[in-house]
Amino acid sequence: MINYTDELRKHNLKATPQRLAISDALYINGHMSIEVLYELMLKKFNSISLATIYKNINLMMENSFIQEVKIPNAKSVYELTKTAHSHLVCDSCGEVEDVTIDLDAIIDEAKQISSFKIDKANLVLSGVCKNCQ
Amino acid sequence: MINYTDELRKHNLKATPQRLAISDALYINGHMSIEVLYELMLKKFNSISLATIYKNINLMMENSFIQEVKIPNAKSVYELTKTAHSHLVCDSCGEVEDVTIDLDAIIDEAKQISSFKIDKANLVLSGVCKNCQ
DNA sequence: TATCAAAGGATAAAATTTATCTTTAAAATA
DNA sequence: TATTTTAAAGATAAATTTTATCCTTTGATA
Ligand SMILES: [Mn+2]
Ligand SMILES: [Mn+2]
Ligand SMILES: [Zn+2]
Ligand SMILES: [Zn+2]
Repeated sequence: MINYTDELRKHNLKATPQRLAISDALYINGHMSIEVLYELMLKKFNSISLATIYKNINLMMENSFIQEVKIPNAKSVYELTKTAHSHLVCDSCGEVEDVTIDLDAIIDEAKQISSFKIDKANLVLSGVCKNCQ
Repeated sequence: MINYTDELRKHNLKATPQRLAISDALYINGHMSIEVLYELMLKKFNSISLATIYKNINLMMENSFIQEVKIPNAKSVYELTKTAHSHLVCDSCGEVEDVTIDLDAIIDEAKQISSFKIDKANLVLSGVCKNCQ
């Protein structure tokens, strides 16, 4: 169990018990929806407000401490910010997994065939995970 | 202005005036949010219900007549279903543009370094469009 | 330890999406 | 073409999701 006090402060976020617990939960579970995160936090803080979850998720996103992952046909999940990576989603069980793929070639190609100045790539691959196969 | 009567029927959707107008709007504008689509439809049908927009968007998605495009830090947009392609989004003005890039190599790579069976790839590239540069 | 801005909890309000019910109309059929 | 049937439209209520407000509590700083 990592202590996220310093990491939160680096992002200009006060290290409250609720935020430390959210950080831990994301560290342990990887990717979580608002709903699931709230359920989990309720076990630790029996009177935590859903508004606290939303306020923290929004603030943590603004300060780049966490990031949202939008998934086709499913609710968004959130994760601790880390080096750029793509995602694998299981259409059967909803499991979300990280996968690191170099997208530079793709980005270069897009730059050439479009007039955009591109700086970010967001890739979500859908399929069936090992367990569900 | 294309007539979408047959196309709608092929997808088991009755060709109502509202649906033909939605189809036209998507054909002309490419990608539209619920909100913008509703505003536009109100100009054509001064008493169209927002529920009609939602019901049609949902049904058209179920029948694969249209598809949702989830965009980072923005509301979803919808488009007529066409051959698989990726998207460019302008961080400045929100413009969404199609771009066709072959993702097979990427998918193969992901297959090798993961235990997933992958069948779809969803790529959204963010940057700045020509106009906003 | 005292101070203060920020965060938490409770809850209201707003925004978004879905459900229900009645009327209307598209499409199939006679 | 007229009739029949079934699905869709419109109106609106309800549910769900997200944000705002207000007061209390607490983390960070000195
Ligand atoms: Mn991830
Ligand atoms: Mn498109
Ligand atoms: Zn699975
Ligand atoms: Zn632009």
